[in-house]
Amino acid sequence: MSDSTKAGAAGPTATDGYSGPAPLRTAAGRRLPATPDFDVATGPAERPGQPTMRDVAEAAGVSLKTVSRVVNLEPGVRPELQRHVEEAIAALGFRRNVAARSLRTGHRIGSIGLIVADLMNPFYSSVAKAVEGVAARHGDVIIIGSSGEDATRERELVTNLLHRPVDGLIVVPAGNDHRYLEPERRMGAQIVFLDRGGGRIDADAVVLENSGGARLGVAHLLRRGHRRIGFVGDSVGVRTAGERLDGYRDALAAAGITYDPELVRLGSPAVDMAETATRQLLGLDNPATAFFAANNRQCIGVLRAIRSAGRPIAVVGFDDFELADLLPVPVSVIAYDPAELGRAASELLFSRMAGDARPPQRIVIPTRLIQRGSGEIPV
Amino acid sequence: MSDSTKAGAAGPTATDGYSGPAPLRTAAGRRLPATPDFDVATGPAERPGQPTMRDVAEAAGVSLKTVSRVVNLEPGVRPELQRHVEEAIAALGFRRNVAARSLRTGHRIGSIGLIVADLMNPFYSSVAKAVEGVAARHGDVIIIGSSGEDATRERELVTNLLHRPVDGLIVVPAGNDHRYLEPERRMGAQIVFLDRGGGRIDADAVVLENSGGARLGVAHLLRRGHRRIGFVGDSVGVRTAGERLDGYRDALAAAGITYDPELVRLGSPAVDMAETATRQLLGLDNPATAFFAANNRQCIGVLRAIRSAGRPIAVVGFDDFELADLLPVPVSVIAYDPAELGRAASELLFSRMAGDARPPQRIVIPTRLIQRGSGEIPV
DNA sequence: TTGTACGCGTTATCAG
DNA sequence: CTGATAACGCGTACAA
Repeated sequence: MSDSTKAGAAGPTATDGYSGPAPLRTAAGRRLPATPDFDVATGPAERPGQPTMRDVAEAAGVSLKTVSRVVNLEPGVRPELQRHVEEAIAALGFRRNVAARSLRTGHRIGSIGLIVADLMNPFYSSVAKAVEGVAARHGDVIIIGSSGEDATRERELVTNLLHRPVDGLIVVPAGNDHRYLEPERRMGAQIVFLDRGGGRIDADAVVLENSGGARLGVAHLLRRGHRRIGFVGDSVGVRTAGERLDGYRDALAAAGITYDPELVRLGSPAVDMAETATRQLLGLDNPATAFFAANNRQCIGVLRAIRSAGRPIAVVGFDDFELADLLPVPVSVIAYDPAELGRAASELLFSRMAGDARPPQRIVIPTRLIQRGSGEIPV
Repeated sequence: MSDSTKAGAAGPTATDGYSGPAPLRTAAGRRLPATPDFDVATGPAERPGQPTMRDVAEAAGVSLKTVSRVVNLEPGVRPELQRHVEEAIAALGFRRNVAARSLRTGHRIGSIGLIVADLMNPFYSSVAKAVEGVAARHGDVIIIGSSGEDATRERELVTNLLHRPVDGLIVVPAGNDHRYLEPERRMGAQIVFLDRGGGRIDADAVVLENSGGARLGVAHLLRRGHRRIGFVGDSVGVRTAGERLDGYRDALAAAGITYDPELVRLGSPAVDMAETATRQLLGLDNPATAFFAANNRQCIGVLRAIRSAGRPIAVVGFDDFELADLLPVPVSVIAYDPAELGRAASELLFSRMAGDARPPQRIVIPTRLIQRGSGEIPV
């Protein structure tokens, strides 16, 4: 195996800024000798190159423009020439280079970007699938990136994608300040936020009915007599967690119960962290008798923790999940259609890209309570 | 809302062939009147346009090439000019257009394609996350498409992506004949198959130890005394299902048990279909006492079906899943690391793109049995 | 009906 | 050190 195999594996991740030189081929100093970077045996994937329209023109014995006409189904080509061109196209396996095309026309390049927090979270994969479906109906493809809830990475990805370019962007915001997008938007970038609104920016957003949903779930537990309800939530700073916590507080207030911060554990984005947080709440002097989990990750964590509690614990989770009804105690949840989030966002985006210039929209996807058993356990 | 909003929503999905004119803007006949397609109020996202290097040059009072030098960190620019250029870049919010760049250099464009069967299946989202991780380490992004196990759609996507262009492609093949890729590969396209090898083509592939894994799982059931083991599998034609069925037959043969086709239900790609199939096997005169589910979809279906069986049924599934250990009877599975599949495939792809010209590789990811209880239920 | 010349935003060559 | 100028693959005026 040639050592050239590892070329390019080194450089740091693409930076922000205006993007330095791509660290694509070899280490920096290597360009000095005029000899090629790769030995002959394993050349740098030396593309015999896609055939170009010029190649086709040559093969068909016509001018470049004639090929262009055939490719673009423009009228006014003698049938005979048309045949020649089509044969040459087939023989050479020619296909138009989309990037070059859109460079010239200024038209859309046919791809939209989607930035989520974590591709593996079923919530985001549902969203991604829906977005991809809408894009496919428009003949577009999607470029996906994961921010991992890191604001810096989000910004890196956003600028990276915008300048490939993509025609539009759907972003699950990780940061809380998106003023950096203002110039991009002025320059025509189309951006729709998903799941959470953008921070300090007036832009399109498709979100869930977070506080209302949480209020519903917590009220359900309250009706069963629970007075010590634990709240296990995402990272502090993830706004959906904050809104769901608001719903929790609202429900408590409506029931005349004093909010006890001791029962609230934000900062548990991962399953194992939520599990730990839950154990702590179960170990309090005056322990929780019920839990509200702020999303599907935390819900799994809560379920893992209460398994060994030795007593039945009521649970309501935000986000439905596939096996919720097959668990020993079927899990009650605040449900909604994640695909609807993705569809709404991408349809709004395509509308924008087609020229829709209405003021920024805020679309709210409704949530509802599904009772399955776990939330019905009384104190 | 302007009617122009729906423009472009009509045309058929991108075709195969050499791609006709993009059905991007309006319905076919509409170009006749020389008037613009959009009313003024909601023009077609008229990009004030990203600033170009030319704009920067003008603003900084230097030549285009000097800007290029600064952007690409080439040496030999007077510090003062460098400052001017950098200020202009910042002021205008300039970023290099990646597509135009790669057009000129012929270098990589920095994106790889990933085609899976269904983004929402946790198996594929794990793979996607791993691929994205490797790509990000190389500064690349991924373009994702779902074939829905449809060979035609797969081919559409493959050609669409290859000619955007992307630098390389990871494909979970839906079809069984990939000779159409030969010309693309001769022209330099780098393609790695994932989960299943390509059909009638000698190309890189990263796959699972399918038959071996299935044999392990079925042998485990046999050791518990089961003689009537149902097999619930994916669509006929999905090769992994076939290989896993081979493992099932091997295990039976090794135990001296005659293969009974009545117990085998392929053609159940979706959860509900697998559930139905399972019910049928439970309703036989001589019913199944245990099940082997060929992947995570079928496993969920089997679990739903046996819930109401009224008697304990042994189950082993191919693919681990998140809640397998929390179910009433924890589910035994044939497990492996889906991320490892994605990592191996993308690393091989990047190696190829860097010039690795070894003969086609076939990488096999090992599988192992995890005993949790469901497979341990005796007859 | 067909072809020429130019431009899209970038990089490379080669003078100055 | 700096800057014209050509070129990448394609589409569009504007001839011919």
